Amino acid sequence: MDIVKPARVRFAPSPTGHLHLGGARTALYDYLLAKKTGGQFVLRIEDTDQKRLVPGSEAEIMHGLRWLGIPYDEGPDIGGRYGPYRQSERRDIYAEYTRRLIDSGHAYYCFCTPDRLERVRQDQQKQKISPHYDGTCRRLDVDEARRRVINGERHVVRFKTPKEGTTTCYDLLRGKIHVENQNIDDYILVKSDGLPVYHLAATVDDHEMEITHVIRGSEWLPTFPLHTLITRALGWEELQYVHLSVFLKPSGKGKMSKREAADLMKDGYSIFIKDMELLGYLPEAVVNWIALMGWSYDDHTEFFTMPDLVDKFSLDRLNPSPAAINFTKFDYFNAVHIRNLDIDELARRLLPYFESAGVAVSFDKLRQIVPIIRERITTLDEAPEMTAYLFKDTVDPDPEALIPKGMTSRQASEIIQHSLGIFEEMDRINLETAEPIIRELGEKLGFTASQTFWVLRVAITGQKVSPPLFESMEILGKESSILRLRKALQKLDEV
RNA sequence: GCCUCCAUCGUCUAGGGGACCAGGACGCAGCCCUUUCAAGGCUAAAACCGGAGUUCGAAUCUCCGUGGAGGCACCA
Repeated sequence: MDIVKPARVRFAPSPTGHLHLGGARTALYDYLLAKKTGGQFVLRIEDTDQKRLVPGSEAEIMHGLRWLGIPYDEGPDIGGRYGPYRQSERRDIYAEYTRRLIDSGHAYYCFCTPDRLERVRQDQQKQKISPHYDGTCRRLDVDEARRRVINGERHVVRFKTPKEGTTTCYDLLRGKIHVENQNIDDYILVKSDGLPVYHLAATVDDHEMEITHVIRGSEWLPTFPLHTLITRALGWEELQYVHLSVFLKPSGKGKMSKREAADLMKDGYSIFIKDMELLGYLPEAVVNWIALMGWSYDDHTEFFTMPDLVDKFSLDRLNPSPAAINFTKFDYFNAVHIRNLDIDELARRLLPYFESAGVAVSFDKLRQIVPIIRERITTLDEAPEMTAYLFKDTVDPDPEALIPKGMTSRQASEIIQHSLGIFEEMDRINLETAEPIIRELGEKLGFTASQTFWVLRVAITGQKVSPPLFESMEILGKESSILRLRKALQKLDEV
């Protein structure tokens, strides 16, 4: 047994939109690593850009994580020893480290206006050189700069990136990443509103919160060297970093656009966690599915529950290449997890879907229904529609549909008539009591089982395709079943 | 344009020099089971991006090319 140190891992979303598949996967891996090692999973809200805040987003993220079964040990709403857990509430902390960076010559004040910066950028693009800060304020005298700041001049703080040499940082699944310092810009660390940007805030918080492992999206790879440089400038030990690859749209061609994400709903899919429940997906299935997009356990195990994942997860089985989202496989996992639920549990999960479909059903009746639909639904929301025939007073089959191919209405009537006679004599209709007798009846009348059951199925359910016949009759009860058969008989007479 | 990352069936992936005429899963096709539809079982088709090199031997290591992705904001 390896002795591993408990990991402190954080999920640090910005509350600027919906929690989506990519974020959920990151959070899942964070959580798994923390639980696997007996450490803590921390939720930190990165809300330093006040302009982009979306009301309700933070709550959605927290709710989404709980729905998925990824609870956090520390976070804005539950507190913890390392709070506050909202970056907007940590200004003083960043101010202190910004001061240190300036004092030690690792950062400088910059008074360039956004206007001028924009012109510089355009110029550089015209000259076909990569856009970067031209270094005007880098050369400013420190005391002079301080005076201007004290005088209230609008300013930002920039990192003073070394002009020469190479920075090497280490990613757990990609190994060493070398970047020449001349390619690292003098990034802005603190905006003119006094709030830090991600690079500073995240680096400071990860240290302050004693985070041990940073698992984040690969969009941070380009600025990874900067974070390393900041960490070193502050004299801190570097953490373990893992940059996960992005999710690509199903075609594999690029990230999903806002528009494409919205369009997915038409097909009953979504990349947003908030939609999953409505669409009939189980949190277990979401978790199982996203866990396997970028991570694997061995060459054959695919079904995982959360405890399985906690038990089996390890960073060294992560895959660095981008993964296309495969919703078909999602459906498969959902169906598998539905079948894995026991009857009571599935009935419980199904109840809200019947309610919102306007179908009044008792828990006990649902427990009766579950066995005949469990293998037949891929999403929970399919259940009310699939079983609608069980909740009507009568069904209204198309008379033509009652007659199997190659048979006459007279023959169909014959089947129903004789069956009626049998059912009327029975106390209880179910698979055991009715199936053998009806099968025998069909044979005696000279029909195949397929023909016999066809007629009865359409008469009872009103559909050519339905959940099992005799189980349906059992749920309907003798009276209702007989009623439906009589009605079918009438219909056949009218043909 | 510049920087970085990535590269095995359509998709998710196993593979970390010989165990690979490359394994699993989804999907697709066929068959079996079967009262319909599912579920289940079996079978099939389907991939190592290209080129050099290292090596007795490369899907696995190195380099180049190509392709794909991400980034180049007072956003995260």
